[in-house]
Amino acid sequence: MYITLDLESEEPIYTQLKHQVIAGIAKKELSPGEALPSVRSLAADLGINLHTVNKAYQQLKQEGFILIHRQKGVVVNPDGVPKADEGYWSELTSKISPLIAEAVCRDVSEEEFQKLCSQIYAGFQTKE
Amino acid sequence: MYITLDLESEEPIYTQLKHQVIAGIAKKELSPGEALPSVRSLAADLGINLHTVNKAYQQLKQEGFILIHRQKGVVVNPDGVPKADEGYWSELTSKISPLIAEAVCRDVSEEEFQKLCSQIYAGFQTKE
DNA sequence: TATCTGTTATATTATAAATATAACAGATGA
DNA sequence: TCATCTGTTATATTTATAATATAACAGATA
Repeated sequence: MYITLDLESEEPIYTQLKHQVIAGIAKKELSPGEALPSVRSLAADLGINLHTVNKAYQQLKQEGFILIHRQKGVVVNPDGVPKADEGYWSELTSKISPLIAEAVCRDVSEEEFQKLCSQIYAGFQTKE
Repeated sequence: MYITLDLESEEPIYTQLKHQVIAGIAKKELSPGEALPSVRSLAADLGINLHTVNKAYQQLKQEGFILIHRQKGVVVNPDGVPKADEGYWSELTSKISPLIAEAVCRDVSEEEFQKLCSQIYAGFQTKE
């Protein structure tokens, strides 16, 4: 599981970390039960602060992607990520709606939009 | 064009403003050439600061949604919003990818995802 | 000339992001 | 037993962004 950061990006570091772990799970590069680096070692590897990693891990835990055992360490949720519930759908709608509004303004057809989503979907479901 | 703000939201006020103007254009509630309230009057109406409105307007101008005439005021771009270009597609991909990654983790099928997008698309394209 | 535009400048407050140390408690292995 | 590894908590500081508060300027208009 390689993690790369863009320190110039406007996207906060802890958010980049979260997204890459989630992408890793989606791509099956990370399996249920698989261990993740400790907050200290990952922070050292990436050259960032322990608390930045901890913030990302805490949120991933809160959202059900990982489990944190106080003395054992961090593992990908062995039971798998919790299925989509009402709260999830609601949040997803809030996040996608502005993107679709802009797409409509720019004359992007529903077919073109879905084609892009389909390509991204394929990129995650393919092994590797 | 009614604008409502959620001051409790984590989404910055200027971002909420931007999204609502873009949604208004997508829904045809705002037509090309139509005037928008001045920075001062909109700020007063919403009970927020002039600069917060100005920040939203400046970014909307930068992205081609509106034009600002120094003494005339603010209008929806009379030539329509610029079509999707390479930069747009690139940014859209960056924004959607994390959402699709999480969807895959939560066992949301591509069909379910596209169904949601389709519903949101319909909400914008329908006259209302 | 008073009033309306957007614009610019400066300063301040509040919050979030990131870092810097330090310490604690439980588990593990030498 | 002891050093070492875990996550966790606490405190403080720095940096950046968001939002506000005034103030002033320049051009257009009625």
